[in-house]
Amino acid sequence: MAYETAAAMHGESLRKGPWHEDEDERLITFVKLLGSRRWDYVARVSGLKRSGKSCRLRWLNYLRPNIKHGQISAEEEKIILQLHERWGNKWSMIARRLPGRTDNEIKNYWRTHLRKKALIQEQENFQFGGDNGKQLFLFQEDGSSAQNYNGESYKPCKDILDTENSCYDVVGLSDFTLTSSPYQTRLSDWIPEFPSDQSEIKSQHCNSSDSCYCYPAWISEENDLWGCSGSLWNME
DNA sequence: AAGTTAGCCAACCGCCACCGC
DNA sequence: TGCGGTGGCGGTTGGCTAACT
Repeated sequence: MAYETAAAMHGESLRKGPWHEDEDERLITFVKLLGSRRWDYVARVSGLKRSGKSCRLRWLNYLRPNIKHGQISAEEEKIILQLHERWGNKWSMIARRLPGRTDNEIKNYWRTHLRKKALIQEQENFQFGGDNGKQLFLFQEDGSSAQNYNGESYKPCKDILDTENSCYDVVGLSDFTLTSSPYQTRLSDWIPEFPSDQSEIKSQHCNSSDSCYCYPAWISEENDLWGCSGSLWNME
């Protein structure tokens, strides 16, 4: 295996299994020192008897700054369902849309919580011959043009998945902004510039087909917050 | 109280793509 | 152009714990 590092080459077997606190500390120290790119080098230099691959995984899934541990919020769940419906098991792509969440976490959450839900949803869609499930999760709260969802009035927003570069609000950015979730899913928790005040949000480009692109006041529509080129949530 | 089952999640494995030589 | 090294990704596993019988 290419990941056999210095430890293995010197006849020492690589450590596997759960990481100890001192290993974590050491890894953090060396990643700060050497960066989070050359994992094989980090593994070798740090003296950790771990593969570079293992170090990378531990860093990305647990030690990286701004990692969000704790329960997936309802808002996040909606996004996961919607994105999975479109992209399938592209966990890393989905994770890029969820600040602080890792692909591993989302994958695990999907398997344990959402797979059944998605199946049921799929069956319902099939049963009723509609594609309602697709839009259910992506509504922008708005007094006009009411559409019922869980007893509340919503106006449909443009599907985020029309393109990779679609408006960020269509995955429920307003939910992020206004949520009272205890799990820090508000964008304002992650982006200092992002207004926590609802009034800062403005909605633009509502067209005849009921599609709305929504922007906060502080960002121009040219700034593609949800765009895939580059990662907004790059924690490095 | 003890044994069994189910749920959850961290970590491993294998494959693939990319890059430099 | 081929090859080896490395990083990234998705699938899978194994251990821990809570719930249930």
